[in-house]
Amino acid sequence: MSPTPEADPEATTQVRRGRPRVSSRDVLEDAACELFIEKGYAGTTIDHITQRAGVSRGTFFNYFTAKGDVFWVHVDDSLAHLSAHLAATSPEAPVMHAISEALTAVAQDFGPRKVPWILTQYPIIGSVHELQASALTRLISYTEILRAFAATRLGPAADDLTPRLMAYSAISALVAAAQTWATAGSSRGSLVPYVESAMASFIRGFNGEN
Amino acid sequence: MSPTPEADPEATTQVRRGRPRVSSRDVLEDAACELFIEKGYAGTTIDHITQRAGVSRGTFFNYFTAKGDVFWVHVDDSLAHLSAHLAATSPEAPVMHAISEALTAVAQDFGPRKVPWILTQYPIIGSVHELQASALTRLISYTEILRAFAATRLGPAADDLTPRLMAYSAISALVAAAQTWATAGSSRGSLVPYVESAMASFIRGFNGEN
DNA sequence: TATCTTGTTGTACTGAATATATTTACGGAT
DNA sequence: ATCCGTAAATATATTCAGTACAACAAGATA
Repeated sequence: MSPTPEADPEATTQVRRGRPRVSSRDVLEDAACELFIEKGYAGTTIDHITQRAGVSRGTFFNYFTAKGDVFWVHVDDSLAHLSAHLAATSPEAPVMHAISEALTAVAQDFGPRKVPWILTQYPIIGSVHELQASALTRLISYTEILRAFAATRLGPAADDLTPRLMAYSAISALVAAAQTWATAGSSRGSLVPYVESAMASFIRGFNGEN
Repeated sequence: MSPTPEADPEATTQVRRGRPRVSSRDVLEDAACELFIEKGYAGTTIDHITQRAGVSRGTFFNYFTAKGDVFWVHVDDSLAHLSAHLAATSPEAPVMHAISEALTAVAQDFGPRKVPWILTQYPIIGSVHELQASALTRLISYTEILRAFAATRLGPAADDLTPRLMAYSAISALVAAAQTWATAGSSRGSLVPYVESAMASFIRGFNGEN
């Protein structure tokens, strides 16, 4: 599954017409992250980023739709895989197990070194307006995919609440796992066992004695 | 619980010094909601709101820290109750049951008529940047209260994941319930049974055959 | 060469949010 | 009545994210 040739507009080696790109998401991401470390997120303007990257301000918005998007490059990539994994699950498997497996598969993309920067800098999400917006965008994207999946699997007879509940809880588990994983420091391994653990205590329910 | 005299800086009848308020959150909220209906959220500027309310632009930011806050007045009020309800639960009750009861109690504040406007207009959250930010602010506030509660209840021996998981799942249930409730239209009664149902299928777990 | 396609640039603009100094309106004390 | 402290309201200026659009640059194609 690793080297799947994607429909990614950047990665394709198909014949490109028109003026060749002089920049890329990666270039801008690198420049931005450098500056975020140096001057903080709020202290870094888009002008700073594009100046460091050596392009004009407008170019930034050719690659990102908002300043906060820089943090979510890898997450957005993984999001593209989610639908594929869901579609690949066997139709007989219980919904939550299918979801759990798909999320686990997605978690494979994140190794011990490949921590989304945003998770290690998590506290700033709570204080910076634009980051909150960008974060919720991703939450909604993820949950909507899962909710639609659950809704179709459960069929039209199901109520409105259950698919929502399944989707939201699964994302809860994913986020909780990711945060715990990120704060684990250098001792963290893959994200996968964290997600598996979270999803398990979930499917099992909180009936326990805690 | 209805007419609890709060520590609300507006509702207090304690002797006020200095220039008396000429506006209020409610006045601005009303003006804003009128305009949102007339011209849509994005089509309404803060200048419009304050002009209709008959105050200056700066006054808006005396009552709200951001444009999107207008939608969350009641939600923020209810948030103040949450901590109180949590503290009032018996220390022997299982954590998730305590949380469930507290959230149910908070849900009492929302009758069939008192639907946060934001929920009936939900689709726009997904498309308007500032609203996403304001929404996640509330999510974080709620979850952080629950997480801290769960963490102290479970004691220092507990891991990092479990309190997060409990808090996030509970909020998942609350949000899923609130959305289903809001979309139920005129047939909706109180929010409470929705929350109870959601929290139940949660504590029970998703082990079922779905 | 002419044309089409696509990336990049420059310019102008809207509007949210911040900062700050100033003014207004009240209660309380002298 | 007059001053004083407090808090609300106002006026003004600035920063910066995000949008819109026209013009230009650089390649492929024919």
